[in-house]
Amino acid sequence: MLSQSGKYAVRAVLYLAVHSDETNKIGFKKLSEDLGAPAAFVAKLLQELSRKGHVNSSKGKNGGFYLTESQKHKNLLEIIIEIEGKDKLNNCVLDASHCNHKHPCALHHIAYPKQKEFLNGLKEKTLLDFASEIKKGTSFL
Amino acid sequence: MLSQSGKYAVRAVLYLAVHSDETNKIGFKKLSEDLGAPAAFVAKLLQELSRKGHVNSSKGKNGGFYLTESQKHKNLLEIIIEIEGKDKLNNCVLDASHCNHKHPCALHHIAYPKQKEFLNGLKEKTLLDFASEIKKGTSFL
DNA sequence: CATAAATAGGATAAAAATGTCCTTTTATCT
DNA sequence: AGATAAAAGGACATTTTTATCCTATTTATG
Repeated sequence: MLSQSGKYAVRAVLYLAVHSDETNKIGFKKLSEDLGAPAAFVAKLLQELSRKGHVNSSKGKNGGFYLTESQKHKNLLEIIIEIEGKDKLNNCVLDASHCNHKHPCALHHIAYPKQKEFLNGLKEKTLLDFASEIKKGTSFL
Repeated sequence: MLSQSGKYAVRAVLYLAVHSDETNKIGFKKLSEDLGAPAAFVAKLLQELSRKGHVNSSKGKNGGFYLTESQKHKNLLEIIIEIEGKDKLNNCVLDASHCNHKHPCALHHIAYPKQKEFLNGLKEKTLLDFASEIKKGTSFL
């Protein structure tokens, strides 16, 4: 479902949702170490998300990555789409040609609803929602 | 969710469930052409499934791949597991360490149930079930 | 202004997944 | 027995994904 990049990206962004704000910037080294993820690789992902406006960054001393309040109010799906690409996420499980509700592939009825529900779940919660669960300790990264 | 190999494997096996039996063997060339899949690559997958006993094959003139009745009564999940590996299928969406129901990753509650339901859907239907839908024309490959 | 600390970005490496080609083996048919 | 047609399998090629390294740029601070 999610590529390795997608997984790192989600965890990195949620990490920032939990630990960062305008006055608490976080370097990619600390972040990636805490996540147990390859630092340079995660740095690239954060750069990309920064270019696309999902994450903020500032260079120079005391710089780092962080999320603004408005960024924390976005949903996770947007970030995942940025990394994975919209197509790939909505694709037919079998890559059958022209698979859709009217012309369903053999697994469509089994797979598509679940896939959709998962994506909707990601769309319905903000980064803050996830962050507060993590802070409460009811889920983790 | 499924790798390209997994997708080809599912489609190939269902193709055999629809079109083959002990007296109607099918060559990998025809099969892969009908599916629009790379012939040599699909051949490898069929060989693997044949070694593992999910598919039958016979060499020599008039040989080919086919499913026995008992093979057609198995469920799709077994075949997918063979190709994808059990681990990968049950893995945490985020690859978070030790993610489970008691110690859930941030996406566990959103992702895991859907994932499980999908896999159960695959387990509950036999290849024959899928094949008959395809024959009826209510789904396709 | 110099220095240090941070991200940005380019180039490259390594690994994994996907795909192709060619030879060997096996079975069937004439 | 020989010809033919099929899968089996090994080797290799290509592409994509993942990962690392090095330099440039930016910024705060002493």
